[in-house]
This record gives sequence, structure tokens and C-alpha cells, in this order.
Amino acid sequence: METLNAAELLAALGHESRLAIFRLLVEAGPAGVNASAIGEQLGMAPATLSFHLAHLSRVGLIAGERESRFIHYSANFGTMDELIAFLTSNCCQGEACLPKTTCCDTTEKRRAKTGKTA
Amino acid sequence: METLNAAELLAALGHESRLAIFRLLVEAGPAGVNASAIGEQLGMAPATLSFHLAHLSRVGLIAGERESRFIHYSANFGTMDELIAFLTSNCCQGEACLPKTTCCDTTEKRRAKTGKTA
DNA sequence: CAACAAATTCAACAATTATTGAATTCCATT
DNA sequence: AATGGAATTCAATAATTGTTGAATTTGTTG
Repeated sequence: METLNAAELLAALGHESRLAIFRLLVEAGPAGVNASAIGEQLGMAPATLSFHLAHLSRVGLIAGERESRFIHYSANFGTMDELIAFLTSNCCQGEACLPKTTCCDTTEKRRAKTGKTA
Repeated sequence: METLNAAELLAALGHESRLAIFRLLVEAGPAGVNASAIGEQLGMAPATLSFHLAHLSRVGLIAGERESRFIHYSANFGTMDELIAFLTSNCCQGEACLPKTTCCDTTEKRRAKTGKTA
């Protein structure tokens, strides 16, 4: 990932409303949440919500899929993955400096659950 | 970490110049880099650079320490750690969805090097 | 097809953020 | 204490981004 692209993703998440939307979708998982339900939970006006959803979609952090009258939005975990990889890459010329990321702890927990080693 | 605080950090990183500064400092490691050297490497005017350094400092992503006439700036890895932890927490109600973060790969590599298991 | 609900788009305005030349502060050296 | 370099602050301006009511599109249902 290039710096310009990563900056776009970070800027998209760097707004309280958009971050709240994204976190909601991350916690909701692949099933997704429809726009009006998001607006209701976060107390956002429809037009404002659409503006932020469009922004997050444009940069590829979320995606919407129409299902009858509703549009279900869900987080794009792959994009998030790439962003975190970019942020932590080439850290400290290979020296240990990020020893306790919860990201890794979470992976540990997942392994403990599933029994898989990779 | 709260959403508001995380959004501030992400917004700080969500600007191409500031992200470039931060990445430079992450790669430089704890030793840090002085302001004019940063400006030279990234081709930024002094006043512009100061503005962005102040922003990154204010939110706690970097810190500057004076050494004679120079001010050495370095990345605050702890803050970065917390941010990544926030972004990846409560993901998908505990289901696996971020299986291949380089963050974790890097931890693996580090363990392979040091021989430590935690 | 008329009525309604979900969601977006539009347009106008408000608010915030970024850039930069000039002035200033801080420190070391002579 | 004067010179000069590192870095910041200031002030004015430029540019971008966010908000929202009203209008519009899209799809469902009576």
C-alpha cells in the first residue's frame, strides 16, 4: 500500500461519525447493517449518514449491498488488514517496538480457540 | 481507547504529509530524526513541517526532545499500539476475520528471532 | 398506479484545516 | 554581545470538508 492510499483510508476513519459507523460495522460482522438502522443507533440525519457512507465506500473500507428496499453495509476487513500491515511495516528497522498489540493478542486468543497454529 | 480519541489519532495520520512524517519516524526507530532532516527528506517548508509536527505531538503520536539546537522527534509506539488495538477489538463478535495481519506476522518473525514465546 | 418508506443527491451554507512568508525564540559559537 | 542556524509562531489567505432541508430515485405494497 502506498502512503497516499493509506492516508485516504486514515482520513476516512479520522472523523468521529465515520469511525463510529465503521466500528459498528466491524462489530456487526459480515452480516452487515442497513443504513437506517445505523442512523438510528448513532443518531445521524439521513443526509449526513449517506455522505459518510459514501465516503467510506469510495475508499473501500465498507461496501453496501441492496436487499429489497434496504441497503446492507458491511466492513471490508481486507482493506483494514492492509492498512494495519502498512502502519506496522518496516518498524524500527526490524527491532522489537510493538510488543503488545492487541491485534496479536486477539490472534493468540483465536488460535487458542480454534487450535490452529496459522 | 474511546472513539473520539481514536478519531483524533486517525485524523492526524490521515494527511499525506503527516503520514509520511510518521512513517519516517517509525522506520527511524527510537533514535528519532531532527526537524530539518525530516523537512529535507520530505521536501517540506519549515513552517508547514512545524505545523504538522505540532499536530502529531498534540495527539501523542510523536514526541520531540531538544538536543542543543536540534529537536529530535520520534514515534510514540505505545500510542500506535493502542490505536491498532482499538481498531481490531470486538471484531466480528469474536469470529476470525482478520487472519493475516502483518502486525502479527511481524510478531511471529520477532519471536523466531528472539526465541521468546511471549 | 397511488402511496409510502429507504436511501441518495443536490445546493447552499458553516466550519475546519492547510499553506506560507515574515517575524520571533532559542541555543551555540566566535 | 553579536552572528548565524534550528525551529516555532504569527497572521493572512487558500482550500477542503461537514451539515442539513428539500427534492429525487428506487423499490414495495395496498
